Amino acid sequence: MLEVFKKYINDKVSMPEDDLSEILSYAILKKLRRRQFLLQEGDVWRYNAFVSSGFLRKYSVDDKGTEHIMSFSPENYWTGDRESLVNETPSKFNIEALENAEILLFKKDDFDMLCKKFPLFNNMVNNILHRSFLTSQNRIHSSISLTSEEKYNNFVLKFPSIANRVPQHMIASYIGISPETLSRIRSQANKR
Amino acid sequence: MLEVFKKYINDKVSMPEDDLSEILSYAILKKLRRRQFLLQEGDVWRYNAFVSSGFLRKYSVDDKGTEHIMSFSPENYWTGDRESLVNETPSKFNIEALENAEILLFKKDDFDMLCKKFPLFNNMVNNILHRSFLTSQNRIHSSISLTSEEKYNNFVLKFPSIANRVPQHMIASYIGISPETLSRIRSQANKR
DNA sequence: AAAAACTATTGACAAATGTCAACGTTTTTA
DNA sequence: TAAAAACGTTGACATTTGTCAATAGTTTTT
Repeated sequence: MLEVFKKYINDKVSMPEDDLSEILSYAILKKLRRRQFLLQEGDVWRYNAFVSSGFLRKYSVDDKGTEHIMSFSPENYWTGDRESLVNETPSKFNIEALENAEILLFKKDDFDMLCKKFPLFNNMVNNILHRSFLTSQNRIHSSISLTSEEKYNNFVLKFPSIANRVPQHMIASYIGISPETLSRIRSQANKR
Repeated sequence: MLEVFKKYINDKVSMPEDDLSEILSYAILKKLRRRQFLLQEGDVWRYNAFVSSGFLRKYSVDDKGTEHIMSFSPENYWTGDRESLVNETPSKFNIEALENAEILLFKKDDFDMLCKKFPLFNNMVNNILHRSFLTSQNRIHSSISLTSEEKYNNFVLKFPSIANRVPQHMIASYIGISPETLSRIRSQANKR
């Protein structure tokens, strides 16, 4: 829904109503049902995508068929594959709805034009990117410095609402361990 | 040296000579000898730092005294701790010169002012940030989906000049494995 | 030139993690 | 509502990785 996006923007930056309306006029509404895909491996990603409701995940599948989850995207978050977007190369990732979702799509060219036309919007976008970068850095630091148990505890601590929303094996995939190992880590911790 | 920075900017964006000079006028030159620190854990990081010559690493030290390397920064790269910078919180990281280095420091407020005043400069900064984000995402994907051996091969493939410039145990630290394991991975691979 | 520090390797062993299979339960689908 | 799929757990076992210690070669410092 457009209202969700409107509220999202207004929370971040105070922008003239008309500008916001113009931005909204470029949004393409896409509805996804659970297990449908927003992006499939091999396709080129051409949008900026705002999740106005529902829940998505982005993941790759390796030679052995194992899935590796790069991100979860609940409502009020963005998703997509920026590498595919900027290089116009086939994506390594799948983006799939874990719950029925409503997405606002902005074509790359439209989005870039809007960023140029509305500096406030551009600033907001860059701020989001900046925060995403900080989040990435933290995830990297966890991955090279923490034990599996610490990675799990950290995840639950930082993303409690996501931890409650996805099956356990997806948390395992996100932090880079097998589902069995996570199960054992949890049962060990319970005994203490 | 200022010349290096000038060339760096001119390679990325065509900016009026005067603007560039003004930007340069805010640079603080800092020389570091091997093993000196640009930032020490616990201090708040207050700059944007451009490496005009030399070579730095950023790392944390855990409870057991093990170092975990977050990044390497050769000449023509930026370094610092953005999380500490934006939140004004004590840094978890140390930034240390691995080779004698010359750094250009821009105080946070100066740098932000320059970004506001010179849109081209601002764009350049945001582009760099964007690329850093893509790099981070790739590192995350490696860390959750590759074996240790693959992580090492990947590192050498992507950063050959860094791989040749640092001791092996630092590569191990960067990819999140012990130095002994890396040594064994390499000797195994040699047999094949 | 000698001493100290750093680096990479290797062995022995312990600990952590992955793999495969089986099972019962819960959730989803038809 | 019955069948199928998904989920989490557990056991047995193999594999990977970490830890500690010793060693030899190299580089740096004094």
